[in-house]
Amino acid sequence: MSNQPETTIHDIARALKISASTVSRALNDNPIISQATRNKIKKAAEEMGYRPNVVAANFRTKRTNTIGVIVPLINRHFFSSVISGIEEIAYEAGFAVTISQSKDTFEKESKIAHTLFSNRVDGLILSIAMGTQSYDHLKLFSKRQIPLVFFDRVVDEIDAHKIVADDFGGGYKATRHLIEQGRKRIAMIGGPQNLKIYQYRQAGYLKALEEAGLQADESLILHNSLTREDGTQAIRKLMDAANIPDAVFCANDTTALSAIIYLQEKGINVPQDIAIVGFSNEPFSEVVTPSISTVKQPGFEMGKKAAVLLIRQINQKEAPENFETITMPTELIIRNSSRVI
Amino acid sequence: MSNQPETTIHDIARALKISASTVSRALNDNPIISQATRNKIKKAAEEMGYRPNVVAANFRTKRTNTIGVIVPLINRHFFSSVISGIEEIAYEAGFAVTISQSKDTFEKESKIAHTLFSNRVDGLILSIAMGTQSYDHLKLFSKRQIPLVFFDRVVDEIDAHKIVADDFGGGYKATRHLIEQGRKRIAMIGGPQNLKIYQYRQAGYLKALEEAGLQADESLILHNSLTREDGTQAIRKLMDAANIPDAVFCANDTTALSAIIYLQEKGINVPQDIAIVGFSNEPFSEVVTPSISTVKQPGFEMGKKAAVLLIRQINQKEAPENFETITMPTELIIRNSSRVI
DNA sequence: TCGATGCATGCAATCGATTGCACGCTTCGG
DNA sequence: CCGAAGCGTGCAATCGATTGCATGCATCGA
Repeated sequence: MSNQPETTIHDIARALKISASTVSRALNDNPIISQATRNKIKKAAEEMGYRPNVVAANFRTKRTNTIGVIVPLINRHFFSSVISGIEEIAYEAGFAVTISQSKDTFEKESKIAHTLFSNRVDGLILSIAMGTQSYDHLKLFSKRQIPLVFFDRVVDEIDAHKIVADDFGGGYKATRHLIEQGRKRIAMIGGPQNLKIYQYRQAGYLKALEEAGLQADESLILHNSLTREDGTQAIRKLMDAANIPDAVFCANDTTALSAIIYLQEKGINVPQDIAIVGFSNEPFSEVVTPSISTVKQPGFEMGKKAAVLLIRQINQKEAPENFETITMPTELIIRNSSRVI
Repeated sequence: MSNQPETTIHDIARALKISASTVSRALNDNPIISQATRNKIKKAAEEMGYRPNVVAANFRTKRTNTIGVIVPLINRHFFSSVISGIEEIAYEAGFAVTISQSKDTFEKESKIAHTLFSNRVDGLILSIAMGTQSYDHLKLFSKRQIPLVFFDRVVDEIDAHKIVADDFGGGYKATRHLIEQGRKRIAMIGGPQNLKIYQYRQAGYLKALEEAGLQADESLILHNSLTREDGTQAIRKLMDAANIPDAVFCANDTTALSAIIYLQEKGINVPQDIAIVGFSNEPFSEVVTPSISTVKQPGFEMGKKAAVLLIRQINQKEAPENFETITMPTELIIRNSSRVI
């Protein structure tokens, strides 16, 4: 159990009485080294328990084969799905993935970005924090030509590939579904408007109303941070007003849940009296009573897509001519919170 | 946007007409350098946009300030909570965290372990895959004195700190609670018995029965992989038997949910007719109807604890005399699926 | 006034792998 | 028989930061 010294290519070279360069080339399967020599070297490496010092190689080659990922919270179903997708692609392509959470604060996000930069990650995938308004920490990357891919919460000010879910379409489909159920006064519990995903969800909602010839009513549109408590407050406010809604489209499932629980406590029937649709297809949405109609975002696929784009960019070195914004389809899942049987 | 060359300590040294060693020391706040010089250097570094090349430093110092984490699946609430805890502590201590998922296969786990090793992570935290039976890939680490901490699914054969939840106590408390509710025929839907966590949950169940003078009934104890379908099959089997139970303790919340849904479909009242207790406190367990009584495992705290122990070991270099197995308390959360009001 | 002391800084080696270029040997055509 | 060509290998520099040891300078007491 003693601390054995590392075996290096020099040790192998010495043992075989050849040069370290030959060993290095052989281990990298460089065809310039004869097959016989290559085999001999690999055998010796194996026997001597050689493990390449990747750090040394990274240092020399200026590549780390590592992708950095920053998400607001690891511990949230959508984000952990995205991470899972990233990890899957990255692993196949021989990249390690370093994951950090910004806890939705600008300070931490910025610090993490600097750390990842200093660690020379080959690329960065991120969804920005709610509080992030300045982007110097990201410009670092573009300045040094380090590929960057945004997902979900993207930033207009920076040129990069962006993977988003079709939030507009999701909001539209959800609202339209409510309209088709005969609802006329459809409220919306929306998210912070500095994040585009929430703008789009709301825009979809408004579009569906307009198409149906329904007047949008400012008093029915609320904004908050979409926590459990925010949702409860919002639904209370809606119900305390003069003219109560007959449906609520919530920008996430958490607030949809708050609404359902609050309404049930008040003895108001969901969906009979008020229909509810959420957003994100959180695992719980399927199993609560009533099950929550919601809009599914393909998190896993978004992660895969982001990783594919990033790795392609890393490998082709040149910055692409133009950056794409890829919109992944969202799917309305109709469940009992909005379906009157 | 041109690819600016990196600023190195040598550039700073040249600009200030001092040596690179002084720059290095100043930037590391080495008190041997006078305060005046330190300030001057830091100012210059700032102005020149200096970003340390951490890879070079890692190479030289043989430390990467990186912790590797291997979990079966990122995308599961318990594991993502643990990761979140690890990340929190690691971040504070200046460590990056590299996360990979084994997808519960030995092959991937082994490959990841080798990759992390070659990347010279300073330590490893892992929960082994269901399929892992051989441990050579982990012995690599112990041989090179690289600290290792297991959590949840631990390995007896390897000496290391281990963080586990009190599965025995959880099983015991859950069962005892059911007994206190007056239940006499308490079934158990258990998990794969090659994993110790499931052995312990069952042992706790048996212990509680025994203490209460209740005879354990083999026909009431089932084992499977605890998926949604497994749970449905299990509860069906229990209900189709001659002598049906009046309570079921499930080794996870997923099967508890299956049971509740199945029973509701059959018009059987939960908890009146049959009381249900699950395990893990999945987010959905609180919000389904009836809400599921369950045993909470402190995932986040387990992650924090694992990270603390690992980092301590990394910093003190010497392998500890003896390794601890830390059992984190589990907490019974009584909800409506088992509480007859 | 001189040597001792101590503080601040510089020199140079080092970590392990990679890689451009040079070199030596063999083979082959003219 | 000689030179060119080609193949396989080795030499040595390099990446950027760190660090043990040496050195220079100033201060101070005797």
